[in-house]
Amino acid sequence: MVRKTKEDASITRQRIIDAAREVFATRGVSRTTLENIAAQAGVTRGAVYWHFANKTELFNAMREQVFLPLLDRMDDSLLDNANIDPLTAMENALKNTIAGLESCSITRQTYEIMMTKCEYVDELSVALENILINCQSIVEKYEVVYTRALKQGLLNSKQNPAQLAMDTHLFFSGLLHLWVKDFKGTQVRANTNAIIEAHMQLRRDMKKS
Amino acid sequence: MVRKTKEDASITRQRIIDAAREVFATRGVSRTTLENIAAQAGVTRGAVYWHFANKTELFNAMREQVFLPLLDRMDDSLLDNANIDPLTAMENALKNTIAGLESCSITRQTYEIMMTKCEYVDELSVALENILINCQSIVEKYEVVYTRALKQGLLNSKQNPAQLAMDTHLFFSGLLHLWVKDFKGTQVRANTNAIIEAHMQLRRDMKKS
DNA sequence: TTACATACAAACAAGAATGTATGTAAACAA
DNA sequence: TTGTTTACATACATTCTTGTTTGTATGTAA
Repeated sequence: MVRKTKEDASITRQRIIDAAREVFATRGVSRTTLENIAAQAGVTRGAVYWHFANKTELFNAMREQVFLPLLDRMDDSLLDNANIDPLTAMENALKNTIAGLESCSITRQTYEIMMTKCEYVDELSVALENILINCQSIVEKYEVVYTRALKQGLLNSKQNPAQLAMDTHLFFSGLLHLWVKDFKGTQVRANTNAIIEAHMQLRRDMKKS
Repeated sequence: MVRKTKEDASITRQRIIDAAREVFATRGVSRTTLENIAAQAGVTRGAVYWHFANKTELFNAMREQVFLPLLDRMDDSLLDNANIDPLTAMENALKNTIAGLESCSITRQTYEIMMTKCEYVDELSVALENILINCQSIVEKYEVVYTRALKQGLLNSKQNPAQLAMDTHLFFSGLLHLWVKDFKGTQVRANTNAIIEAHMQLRRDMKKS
């Protein structure tokens, strides 16, 4: 009955994380009991307590599994393609992020939990601080892209890259929120790409292209 | 000891709502017990249960007290001043909303609770649906303003008002979120007005003014 | 003045969730 | 092969919270 290989144990651990994400997404973090998670994972609370000290550590493990690799991919699609023009690269990066939400239920659920299914108090407020730090680095990356675009004469306005970067960040942050929250609605999900294109088009120099 | 005037009772009721907001903001909705709220209000749980059926009803009462009048004020500052140019009116409306957050702790706390201190599941998911409905009507109002601006030849780009409205809505939604979450940080709170001005400046026709 | 409703306080009962302690079978090392 | 550790399951004690019930003093209407 009892599995003991290290491999088996890590499988169990992952199943607990997956189960936590599922239950968090449906019942919210606070109302989720470790018994709920254990049942969803097909184990008992003993197994959960063996792998994680408490619900908070399990929550953090779940979160990091999605958000740590997310930043790296952002880097790739934003900065690493020097052959394409910067504004199009950014446009694609934004679109790809949304596409990732559509295609991957794990990412989708995690976003949903972080945005509408958890309360950032006490221990969980650390997660919010991390998010803010990530935001800052994202804005900096946007700024790099806009600086490139400026040097290439692709920008429409006289605004500096920092302002454009902040505006894009707030726009996309709002878009992510509305995308996640309006899961049933037709407000954004149907035409996310058009919204992103419109946002970028505001920045492009009309005289070119 | 026991107060009984209707006036006294309504005062008690309001004090319970105020207490709930305070405790919700510090402990989060889920971790807040009715005992916490009662203690903060200087009453016992008996009083809370007399005025509200449960925590959910109290939460909704707290929320509606701030958000119902908020929409009306948005109407006023956005649409009711036909003597000023539409884009400036919108810029002022956005700035005023932020100023309202800065000056009124009740509004600030309520936003904080709705954004980071509650979980939208079961009964509370109704609140999220309400928010989305409000969003839709806000976008429509933005569109009206941009349509006016277009007719007056104030707009820079060839984009239609609907696209501009959605872009502004997402921008401002992101701004509100970051403003609320980054309470300690210098990311946005210090220069919110400049961010708003930059956003609006992107839309203005450069050839004029 | 009486009678009833109001506006709470205080006590009670019950379940639910947590953390811990203990049990245990299999893996693994010696 | 045996001892030890791993990877859990099970049982237990405790605390917290909720909803309800009961008690009661005061306002209010007739």
